[in-house]
Amino acid sequence: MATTTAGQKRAEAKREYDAYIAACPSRQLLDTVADKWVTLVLTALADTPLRYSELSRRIAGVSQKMLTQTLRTLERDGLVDRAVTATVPVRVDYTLTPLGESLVTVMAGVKTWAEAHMPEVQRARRRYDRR
Amino acid sequence: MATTTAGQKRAEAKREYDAYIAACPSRQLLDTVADKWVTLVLTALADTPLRYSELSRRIAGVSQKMLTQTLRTLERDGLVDRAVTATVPVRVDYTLTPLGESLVTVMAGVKTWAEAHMPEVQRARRRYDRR
DNA sequence: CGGTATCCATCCAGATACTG
DNA sequence: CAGTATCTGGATGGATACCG
Repeated sequence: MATTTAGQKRAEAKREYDAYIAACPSRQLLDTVADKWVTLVLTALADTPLRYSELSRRIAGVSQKMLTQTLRTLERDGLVDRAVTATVPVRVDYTLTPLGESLVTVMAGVKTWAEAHMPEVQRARRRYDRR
Repeated sequence: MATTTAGQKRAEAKREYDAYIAACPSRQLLDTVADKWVTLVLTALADTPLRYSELSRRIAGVSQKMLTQTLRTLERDGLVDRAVTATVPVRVDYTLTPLGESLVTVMAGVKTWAEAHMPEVQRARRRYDRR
């Protein structure tokens, strides 16, 4: 029988909406930016270009895997530039691209909002948890 | 023996940095906002207050679990107001708080950046993937 | 109507080991 | 120095069933 369960209907609607969501630019930006290591790497590079080892020291606590993965993503997205110097041992420098810099600028705006309003959010949380 | 492995050192550094990261307001904002359903619910409520059932229809594809979970989080963070009318059957209305509205405003700014620059990011991705 | 409660598959971050 | 390869446990989201 061609019975359609609620789950199937939702699953179908989900596919449609996932496509809609995936197409939303702000959603895509979130996917790239809303990551712990991404924000840290971007912030670290905001001041000055850094080598791989400098980044891993500056962002203490990051594993090689995560640092490399993050840098690859940022490079792929055109936010970070990767320059290899074929010395022995190898030297790799990471720089913010103009696009990357413009993103860091926007993130600063978000940070401003957060600094202004997060205390309020935290008060709301405490209030909610106390009830 | 008191040998300290690289993993242990990194784990320790991680704890310190996690605390640092957790204390960063913009990081905390990201934790609350960088969520698929959060953005959708906030956007849906930007225009007008909605009932639970209206939200679940408007954000097709969301499961009850995720919708409820998202709304609870938003309520806890003071971004959304939940009003129960004790009729039979029950009626629950969700409204953006002033704080929630100000967040939606900021998100609009991010959206603007995304709309302006995501095409560039996508070109960068295609370029990278083609190499 | 507006939820809980529960179970389950899946994805992903982190740890470890190895390499050009 | 700057990675790659591989494994695993814990969190996360979805499906389903039930409730005031």
